[in-house]
Amino acid sequence: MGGHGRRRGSRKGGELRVASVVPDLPTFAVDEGFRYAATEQVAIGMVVRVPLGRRTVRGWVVAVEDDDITGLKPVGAVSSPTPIFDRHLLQTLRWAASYYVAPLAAVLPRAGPPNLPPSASSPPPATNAAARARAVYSIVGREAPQEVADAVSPVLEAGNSVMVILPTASEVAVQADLLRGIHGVRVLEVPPQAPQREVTAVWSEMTARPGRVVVGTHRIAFWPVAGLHLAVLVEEGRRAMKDRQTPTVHAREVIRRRAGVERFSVLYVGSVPSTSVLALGIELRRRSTRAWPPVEVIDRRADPGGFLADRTRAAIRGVLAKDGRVFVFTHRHGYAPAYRCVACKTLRRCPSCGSRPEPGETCTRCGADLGPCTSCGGRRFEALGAGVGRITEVLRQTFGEKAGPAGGDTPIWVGTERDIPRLERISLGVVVDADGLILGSAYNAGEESLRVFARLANAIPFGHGRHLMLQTSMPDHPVVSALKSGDPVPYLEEELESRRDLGLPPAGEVIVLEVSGGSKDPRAVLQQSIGDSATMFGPAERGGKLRWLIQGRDLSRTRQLMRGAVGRLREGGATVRVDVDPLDL
DNA sequence: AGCACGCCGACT
DNA sequence: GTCGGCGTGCTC
Repeated sequence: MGGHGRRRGSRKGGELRVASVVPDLPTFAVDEGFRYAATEQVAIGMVVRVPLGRRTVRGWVVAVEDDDITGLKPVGAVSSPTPIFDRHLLQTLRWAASYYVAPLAAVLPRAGPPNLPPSASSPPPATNAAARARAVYSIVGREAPQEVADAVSPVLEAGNSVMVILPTASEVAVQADLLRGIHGVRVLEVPPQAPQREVTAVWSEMTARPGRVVVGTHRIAFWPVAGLHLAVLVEEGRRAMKDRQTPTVHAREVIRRRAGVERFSVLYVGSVPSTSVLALGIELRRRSTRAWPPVEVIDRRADPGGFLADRTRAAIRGVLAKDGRVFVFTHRHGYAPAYRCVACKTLRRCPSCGSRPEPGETCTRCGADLGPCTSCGGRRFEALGAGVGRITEVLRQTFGEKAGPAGGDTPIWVGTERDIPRLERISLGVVVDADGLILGSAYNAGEESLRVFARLANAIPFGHGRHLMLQTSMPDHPVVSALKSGDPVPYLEEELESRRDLGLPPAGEVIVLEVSGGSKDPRAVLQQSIGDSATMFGPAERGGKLRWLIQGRDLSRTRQLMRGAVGRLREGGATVRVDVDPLDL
């Protein structure tokens, strides 16, 4: 707070104060806020009730100034005298609304707790300017929680605060436990599944006093923190760092913006930085020569037939003989998602947009006809990889009842990415079909697969011959080479270069727009408003939804135009999802 | 989101 | 003639 509220002219008893209030309505039409006559106690960031039409709605105070109140209705009750944002944080909130093509009213409440904040017992905090605002990425493996703890301590000792954001609830719990062992009650944990009143209590404690470390998931990215000097993001490249519903806010981008405005430092921690981090030129710091334990590559070309190579089978037997546990990783439940030409073994791709299609004859991304194999003209395709069910079945042919789902009593666990956090006391990891993940349909499949395999390698204890075996038909693929070397950076730099050539994120911008229902024809509305401000692919139809892909070097003008189009479609009763910087296409 | 306004078909 | 369907647009 502070700094604003210069007085203009005379005032008597605060009657000349005008508050700009954004009503809690899901529409772009009120983004500018409405002006109301206010009393002296009304300040920026407060939650108030304001008359609107013939009812009263919740609203957020975005500005207060001394001005003529003639013709203005008065602000009603103050619902929360504790402000949930100051003008610095509001700057980031406004940026998010415009960047993610969302009404401001959809973004503002993210600064606050789930319930109304209780009245502050102490004065609202100022966001202190840090001495130096720096950004560093520390490439680490299993020692990430300790790396975070090492960075937190000096900031707390200086009486300032830290915000730590991790991808999932279980990682939040582990990190919070470690920090509590060192700093006790100064650690404020925000378990995402906690009751609203508990989360609200943490929020107000954190805003009231500096010298704390708040640990939570991306939902805390907009929270105001008293005396914030450092934000730590663990595994910023993971999907969980981004909201899936509109507005599809990414924690990394919010923290980056806030760091610039509020002047605090950012520490990124993880084993595989995103290409976005590389594109931003953030300083990379290595803690050791490898970011994950050694990976053994099994060349499937030399050993055809079946799901498991002889060497893999023998390694599993060896572990079972010593009463160890094996984790067999496969990339999807259910059906194999990738197809290749039976004749020439080329992966099937959409001839129009290059996406790897799902079963069917039309592309789910752009709607084009898939047609025959682009390389040899073949018309028959076979499934690549296999799901958990299929792999378990095959393993049982060799190992009988020893194979079962991850987390069960069997010595062989079969599972997917979602089982990685639960891996304990595993002696050997096996990736059945690395190619299915590496050659995924998304433009960033290679980067994503490297991240998953690195996480998997880090989840298996290191030493005593225990390791990860990775089966592939592409032992020279850059992702596989990176896995062997233990260093993700050369591959990521190469990947960033090719994204630049193709105009794909993070070098170019992509927005996905999904529309279902409504009385207006979305094709016409979009064509008319967005027109040729960007390249549009689509619509692809899927499950009654129309889906467009909007691509360009700079979509800032398109974003502006989209607000109108999205507003009009929603007025017509349509459900519209806007995904800015989608993580999977 | 409400709520009014306005333009059409149906009804005491 | 008036009631009410919902498509359209505004709310300081």
